[in-house]
This record gives sequence, C-alpha cells and structure tokens, in this order.
Amino acid sequence: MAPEQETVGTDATGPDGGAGAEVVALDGRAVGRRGAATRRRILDTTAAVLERSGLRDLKVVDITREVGCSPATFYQYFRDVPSAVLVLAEEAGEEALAFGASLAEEWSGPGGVVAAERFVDGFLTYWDDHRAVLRTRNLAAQEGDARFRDVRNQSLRPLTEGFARLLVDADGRPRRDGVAPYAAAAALVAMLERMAAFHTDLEGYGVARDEVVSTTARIIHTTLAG
Amino acid sequence: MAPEQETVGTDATGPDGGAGAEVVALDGRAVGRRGAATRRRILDTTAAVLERSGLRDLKVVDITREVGCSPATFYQYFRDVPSAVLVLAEEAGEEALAFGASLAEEWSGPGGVVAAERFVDGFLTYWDDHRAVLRTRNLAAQEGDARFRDVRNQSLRPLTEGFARLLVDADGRPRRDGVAPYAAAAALVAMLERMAAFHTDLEGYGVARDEVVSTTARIIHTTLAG
DNA sequence: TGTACATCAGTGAACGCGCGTTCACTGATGTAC
DNA sequence: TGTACATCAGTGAACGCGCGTTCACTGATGTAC
Repeated sequence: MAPEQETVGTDATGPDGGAGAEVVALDGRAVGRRGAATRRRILDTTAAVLERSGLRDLKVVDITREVGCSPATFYQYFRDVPSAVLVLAEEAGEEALAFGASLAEEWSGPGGVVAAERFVDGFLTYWDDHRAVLRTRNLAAQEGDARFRDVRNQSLRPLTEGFARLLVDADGRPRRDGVAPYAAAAALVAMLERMAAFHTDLEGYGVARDEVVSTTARIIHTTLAG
Repeated sequence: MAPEQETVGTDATGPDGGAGAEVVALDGRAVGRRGAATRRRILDTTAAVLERSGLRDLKVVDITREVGCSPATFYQYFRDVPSAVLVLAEEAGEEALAFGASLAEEWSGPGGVVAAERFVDGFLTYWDDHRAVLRTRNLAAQEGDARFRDVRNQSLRPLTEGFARLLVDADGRPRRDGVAPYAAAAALVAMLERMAAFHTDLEGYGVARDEVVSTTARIIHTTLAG
C-alpha cells in the first residue's frame, strides 16, 4: 500500500548526517534537527515504558502521554509500537556484537575459567543495561515475530559461531564425541541468555551474582574443554 | 467484587466426581455431565487455537467460533482467556512432575550418559506433545504473570531440585568449586527447556533431533559429573 | 539587520473498528410421583 | 409408563469501552535577498 518509505536511519553518521541527509518521516516530510530530537525522545520514552509493561500492553497513547506530545506525532516517525521497539532492539543488538571477539581467545588453557568469567560478567552487565528491550525482543522472537527473531539472531550470531568454532578441532571435526558443535553452541547461548535475563530473580532466592557468574562460566568452560 | 467462586476442578476425581459434586459454573449454576463436556471442548479448542496464535491474540470469539458456541458460553466456565490457558498449563504441568523421579538414579557412573540421553529424549517428547501450551505458559511467566510463573515453577521444581541434589555431596557441600548447586540447576533446566522448545527449529538448520538429544545430555552429564 | 516565504514540526478532535461482556431469554435434560 | 416441574445449558443481540489512526489545521524554524 504505502510506498514503504525509508525511515530515519539508526544514526550511524550522527545527528547532522551527510550532505544530502535524505532522512524522511513516514508522511514524506524531511526530518531536521528538531524532528530527530523528538524521534529520539520517543524512542527513549518507549524504552522506559517498556520497563513496566510488555509489548502488547504498550499503547501509543502511553508513550506520547509520557513524552508530552500528541499521538499524531508518534505516527510521524514510526508505523506502530513494535517498529519503534525494533529500532531499540537493533541499537542494543549492535552493542552485543563485540562479545564475539572475546571468543577468539583460547579458553582451554588454565586461564580459561577466568576468561570465561570475564565474558559472562560482561554479558550480564550488558543485559542489566538493556533488560527491558532485550527481554521484549526475545519474547517477540519466541512468539514468532520474524523481525525480532532476525535482530536477535544477528546480534547473537558471533556468539553462537564463536562457541561452535571452539567445539571443532583444526581439521573441522567435532572435538567431543556426541557433542554437535552447533547444537551445543545454541544450548550454551540459550543458557547464557537465560541466566542473564534471570539472575536478578535468582538473587531473590539467595544466589549471589558472583555465584551466577562463576557457575555459568564453569558450565560453559567445561562444555568447551570437555 | 465477584465472590471468587470455586470453578470446576482439574478433574482429579474423574468426570463423575464425588457424591456431592460441588462443581459450580462461574455464574453459580451447578455443572452436570453436559456442561463438563462443553467445558472440556472449550479447553481442547483453546489448546488447538493456541498452536497458531499467542496468548494476547487469542480472542474469546476465536475459540467459541471454533467450538461452535456463543461467546456467552465461554463465560459460563472461565473468567477470561488466560484463565482457561492456565488450566491447560496446570494439566500439562502435572505430567512433568514424573521427570523428577528420573533424577533419583545415579548419573555419575558409566551408564550415566545413557540415562541422561533417555531423560532428555523424554523431555523433548513431552514438549512435542504440549508445545503450544508450554510455550505460552513460559512466555506469560516471563512477561511477569505470577499465576503462570507459579505453575511453571511448581512443575519444574522436581527437576531443579533433582539437579541441585546431584551437585551436592553427602555432607551437603557443593561437589564442584565455583559451581553453586542451585544456580547450576537453574542453568541446566533453562538450557533443557530451551532446547526442548527450540529443537524443531534447529532441525531446520540441519541439526538432527538425535544430535540435540545427545549434545544436551552430554552437557548436563558433564556439568553434573564435573 | 529585517522581512517574506518555504518548509519542518506538532496537534486537537474525532471517527470507527473490534472485541469483551452481559442479560433476558429459549431449549435440553433429568427426576419425582 | 407418563406427566409436570426443577434445574442445567446455551444463546442472540446489543451495549460500550478503549484504542489506533487520520486529517486539516496552527505554530516554529530556517533561509534567501
């Protein structure tokens, strides 16, 4: 129907953009400094409101009331609520790409456990910083929303592939009998994410954050080392 | 507001119930054979519709259209859609309690891996039989719905506690340094559930079900054995 | 520096859809005698 | 075996809420000269 207009980019080039600055609102108007700031405010508020409600409960009205603007303004910049959340998920996802690099180090040696702990700790911190958005992204992905699933997969791919690589030896064969590299990598990522999402609740059951980190790190390390 | 009437039980005593059979519909009417059958049909249809939609998309109208009755009939037996799904989740949850027993066996010996594989395989089959309801239960739980969280926890408790027990030695001390029994048990359950929920998708990436089973079993076994 | 015009930005108010929910009613089933 | 009554069961049709979404408009900002 609508000509699927390119919306404002994920500000990779900064607020003033390039020379042409072809950023365009959904109704076809060009977006200037003021508009970009409003858009950003809507995004940040969306993230904030998300802390206390699920994606399905999240109404345009709730967001715009909190921003202090009219619902009509929201529709200048986003097609609907999930689209706005998707942008937040993309932003958070890009931050996670860095974790893949940690897996380039060798983890089998004696320092392996320490490296694993540093890694897990970093991942938990990352989740603490983006809890609402990441939780929402994963829920939407699990509910079958392809856009969120793709964003999640893309963000976690370096992790999954990094783990899988560590489970394969030089000639490309699985290092452990009965342990399929890709399946094991998926299992480890699943566990890691879940612990990151859940560790604050575990603390309610008397498990300290340090214990979560060291335990998770050791399960990963043992699985990789065999 | 409403006198929080006790609804029809989870048929622990069978369809004809006890002598008094105090089962009562939400509007206070007694429920007979015919009513119980209708209620059951609504539940089964709810489970079926759940295969292709999330909890939030699931409308009373959708269910009753498929059952072939009026929306009003639904409200005779259930307060709302989540309440009906909760009953399904309770039913599925009871079936899972049996898995706790498998963990009474000793898993550290040479037959441990085989025992672990049998266990994982059973768990995956259980999920295959109840995928829609279990997925919905877990999503609702993660979204913060306390009723679903409780049902999930109760159903998985034997598993969590079974794992935790295997990670503690005779004097009650953790068997592995740095591995907190409860945290590790939570991690293993998380991984197991996720693999159960996800294994059909993994098969789309070329990982066979057998590989998922053996891989998951080995990660669990290695974690427990140290 | 000032003025006019173009364009960006934001909004009030309303329309209308879709669904949850209810009520007063009809129909089905069971049982007392 | 038959009849009358009590109670269980199911429903059509409607009301109304709440939200998504839009449109024609006013206001703000930037810039050409």
